[in-house]
Amino acid sequence: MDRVRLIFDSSSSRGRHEQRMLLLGGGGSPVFGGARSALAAAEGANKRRPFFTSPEEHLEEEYYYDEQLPDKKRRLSPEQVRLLERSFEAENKLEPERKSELARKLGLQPRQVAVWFQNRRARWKTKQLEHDFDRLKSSYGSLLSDHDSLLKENDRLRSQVISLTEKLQSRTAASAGAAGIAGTKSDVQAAASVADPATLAVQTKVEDRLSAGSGGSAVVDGEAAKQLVDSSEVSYFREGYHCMGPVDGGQVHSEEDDVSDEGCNYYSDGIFAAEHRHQEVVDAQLDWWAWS
DNA sequence: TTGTGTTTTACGACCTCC
DNA sequence: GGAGGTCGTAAAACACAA
Repeated sequence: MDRVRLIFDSSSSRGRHEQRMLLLGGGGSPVFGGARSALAAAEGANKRRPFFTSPEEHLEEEYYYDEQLPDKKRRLSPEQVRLLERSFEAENKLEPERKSELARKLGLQPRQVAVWFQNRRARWKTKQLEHDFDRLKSSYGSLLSDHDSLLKENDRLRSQVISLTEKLQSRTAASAGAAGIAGTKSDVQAAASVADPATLAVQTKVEDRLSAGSGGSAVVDGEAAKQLVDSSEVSYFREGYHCMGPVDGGQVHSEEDDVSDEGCNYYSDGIFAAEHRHQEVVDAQLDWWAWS
């Protein structure tokens, strides 16, 4: 029997539709021939064997062609795959010369080499995507934990600011009381300005931290905030957070100053409520001084 | 042995480049 | 318009648990 085997040739780029069978000579050179023994080949279809063994191997297989099912796929031999992998590592695109050269070396159709490279590139891309996904996932994880610890630190500092501000207010009230009960609101504020320098230093520090990076100082109350949110397509207000201007010597600017959220400090619900209560106490106190 | 999930080979459709 | 690329998919080959 001739040392030939059945393969498919669809090597012409657009001629893939019109598959035609080739008879491949034992040495690997393609020889045109008829669709030889397709039926006979079908009889041996249950036996598993690699489609393209190495040229040396298929020289040894006398019975090979009678067993082939023409439309069966066959895996490439490990040696063929090894060479293809080496070639792919060197360059993952295939120029026509290299394709022909590889095909000749491996005893494959150029079309098979091209298909192998296409599939190999697809596998490489999938691996690359998995790799990128893993990297992004771990990077996201560490960013998230950084973000959480920053939020905690932020809350801690804000609590500290509130507590220090309250202390300052009580000292201010004590100083004003010593100055005389008939003082006015501006007297109280003046008294505050001559408060204990150490206290003022602390106050200045925390105010600096609070207002760092903020250009304006606006309080947006619940209704104003709602209007702002409603009037813009995209809300920049984070749910559960409130915009407050920086604490300004116990004073908080009114919403008329600036209705944009530029310069806002965002406070969580708890901090916002505490600060809001605190501001009410301060205002009531000042009113009491003014009217009494 | 068989059922099932994964990998590999191959192709068609479509796109881009020259 | 041809050549060669990607993408999605079919089907054979293969691995492996039950």
